[in-house]
Amino acid sequence: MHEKERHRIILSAVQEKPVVTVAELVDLTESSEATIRRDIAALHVAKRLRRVRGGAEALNPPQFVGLAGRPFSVNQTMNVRQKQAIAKAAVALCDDGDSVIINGGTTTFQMVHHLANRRLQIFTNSFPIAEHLLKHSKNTVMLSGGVIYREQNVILSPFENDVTRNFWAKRMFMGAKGIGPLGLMEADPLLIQAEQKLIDQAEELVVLVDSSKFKQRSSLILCGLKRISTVITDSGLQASDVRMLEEAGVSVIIAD
Amino acid sequence: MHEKERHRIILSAVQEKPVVTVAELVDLTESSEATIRRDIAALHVAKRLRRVRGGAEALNPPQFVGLAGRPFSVNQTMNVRQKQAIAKAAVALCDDGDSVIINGGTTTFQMVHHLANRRLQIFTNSFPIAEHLLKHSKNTVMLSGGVIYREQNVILSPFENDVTRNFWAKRMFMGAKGIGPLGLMEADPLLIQAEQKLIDQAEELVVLVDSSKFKQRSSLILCGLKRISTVITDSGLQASDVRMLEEAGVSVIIAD
DNA sequence: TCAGTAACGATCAAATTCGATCATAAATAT
DNA sequence: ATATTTATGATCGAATTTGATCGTTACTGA
Repeated sequence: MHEKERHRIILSAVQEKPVVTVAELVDLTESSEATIRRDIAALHVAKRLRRVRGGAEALNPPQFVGLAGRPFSVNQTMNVRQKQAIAKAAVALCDDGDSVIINGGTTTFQMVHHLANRRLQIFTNSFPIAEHLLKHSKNTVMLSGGVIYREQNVILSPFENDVTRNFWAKRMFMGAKGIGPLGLMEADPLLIQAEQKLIDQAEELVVLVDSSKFKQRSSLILCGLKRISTVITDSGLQASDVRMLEEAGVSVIIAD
Repeated sequence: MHEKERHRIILSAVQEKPVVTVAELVDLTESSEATIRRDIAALHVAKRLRRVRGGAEALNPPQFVGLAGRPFSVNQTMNVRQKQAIAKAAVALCDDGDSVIINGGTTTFQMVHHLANRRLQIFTNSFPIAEHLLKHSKNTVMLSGGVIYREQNVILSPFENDVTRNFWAKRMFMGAKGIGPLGLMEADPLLIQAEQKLIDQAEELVVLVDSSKFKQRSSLILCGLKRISTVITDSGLQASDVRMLEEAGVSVIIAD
């Protein structure tokens, strides 16, 4: 077996488990301990993994970051103030007893704080949102089923016939990567899938985008502007953007 | 067991209840008290947990009043040792890469600590189990969709055609309120519903019941003994109970 | 207050893992 | 074909980790 092959096997194995031992890698590659140690040392200086006594561990998650923790910390770097104002305006649209869909995302996550004292029927595909609402509110929480994708923080079923189709709501709230004349745009194909599953299950579609999103473009178009009922944004957007939205029949809410 | 693996198990266990004792961690990791103390000391200076006399506690105790708090912790005060041994034996049945179903329950919840270093495909209807596995393991986690019932800690869809039907596993693990000649028994109709949804989606049915469950009777019969492949229990059960199970073709595992 | 008990820390022997060295095998150059 | 470089495997002493023992310290309940 060649050096590169072993390295690929080692890097693959190290992703599978928190820690791989030298002995396991010896079995896997059918080479000697000495070789494995040399490989680990080489991959360590190449910063492809971390060398620990007894074996090696993956570089990226030395410790798992809590699921619900991430949306918060990410937001601290972005424009939190606008997002919170937008989220507040979004919750203000709801009355107790309403059925709503909240799509996963960093902006929509901000809604949970304002939902703490409300009693709604909330359907979401976001594990962190569900977790937070369960622990800190009395809302009825419904969750879509499927695989939990850690990176995107979203639950997605690969099947058409899931519980999503049986839920209907007055409003659906969602964020987006960008918004423009062509409609709503998203960067991650997985998120597109998740959003398209939900988008037809609500009467009104409410989009939460801070004004920076009007400059963003992305490769995947989720839906046209006509499908959107309301856009909630902040005061930083251009007059031309407002015109674009209103011409498409979208009502605009400025949250400050 | 490697140092990092122990650390993961310790950090996993410390999340579950206010304080884990050294003895519990010795059981969980199969290492000595000295090692556990050294580990706790190391994790303490690394600020991953707080060291207290007798064991360790989580750094952030305020989280516990949430979802998993009340119904779980009440049950968890009884027969912890047996439950942990049973859960350990259950996980020992699994190989990395297996697809398994874990039904919600206090005994099955104990499996999560032993799954911290594994890499399985896990389908569950329990929010706390999914949450814990997401935060403290690298397993692929799949969740059933539907309403989250806080008291029973279970996710249940009122519809027949949900994602559950599209998942199949080699084994399903579940607890029960009682077990007797008539089969498995449960007290809560909601739990019966949730369990019946899953029970046909696995080849083998593995039941985790400590020996006190053989004296329990309840009003709702979930399934007959014939459906059960394996029962994992502790040494406290009667010889007649073993006979009853084996006559029904159930293999019995005693965990101690 | 004073046993009695449980938890702790220090110490040491056993087991594991590591790193250096050298011999051998394979690849490449001459 | 031969020489030279490079990679691999084996060996062995050093370093680290682990588990057991035991004396000390901290809690608990009379």
